[in-house]
Amino acid sequence: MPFTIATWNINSVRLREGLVAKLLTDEAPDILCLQECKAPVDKMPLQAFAALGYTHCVARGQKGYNGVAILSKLPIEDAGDRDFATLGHARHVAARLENGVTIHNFYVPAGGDIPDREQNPKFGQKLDFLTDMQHWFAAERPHKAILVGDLNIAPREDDVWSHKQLLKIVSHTPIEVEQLGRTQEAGRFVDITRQDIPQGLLYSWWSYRAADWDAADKGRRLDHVWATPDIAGAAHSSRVLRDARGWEQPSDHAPVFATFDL
DNA sequence: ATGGTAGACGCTCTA
Repeated sequence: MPFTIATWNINSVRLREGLVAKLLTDEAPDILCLQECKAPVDKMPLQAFAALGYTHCVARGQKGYNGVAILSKLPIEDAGDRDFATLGHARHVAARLENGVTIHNFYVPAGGDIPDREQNPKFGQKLDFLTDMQHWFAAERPHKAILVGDLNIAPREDDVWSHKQLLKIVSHTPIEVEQLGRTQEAGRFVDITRQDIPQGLLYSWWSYRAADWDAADKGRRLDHVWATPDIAGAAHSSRVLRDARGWEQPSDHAPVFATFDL
């Protein structure tokens, strides 16, 4: 049975409850993974989403920052969470579908502004988070798994508006790109978005600080959909819903979609 | 080289 999954950094699920409802109504993915909910689970408006048919949910939250949720029209069971890099942050949660597919929803730390762990501990935490992911996936040997989320790294030259100008900008530095590659390899994950859209500039995030984000189009592909090789061949129809970046009072991220025929 | 915007929380941090 085919299902569509979407991932979206929502930047406050309470403030943007209406935008989530719009996405669920207009696009109707079977599963929506949210990051940066910025609320404890009991403050997330999950009843409103249940009323739209998303009656299944697993989530992890905290006051003010981080927070991840998996909303689903299909039955899911809670498959746990991990505190990567021991930050005590709600940045990961997993769910299992009845067909045995495990979904990992990640919010990787942004890493601050300076790409040097001596000058900027947050950058070190980002690298450590990825190293922990590598160790875990290397031990876990995931199968029938989908990993989505805001990984806060744009790995390819055509994942950013200017490769050259972003080489020293956190999210596109060589050390981060290398770390993300190692993380992908540790779980043998296939980049589903680029499997479907192999060529050309592709972004999922545009800064709030641009005067005209659409005209400037200085984006980055920070949001990803990966899958293990045993199900990667079932994936198709990947897309970024760029329109959502232009909605009223938007998130700075656009949702990324993929469909799996499983 | 700099500063620009946004959200939560509470007078500052994170992105």
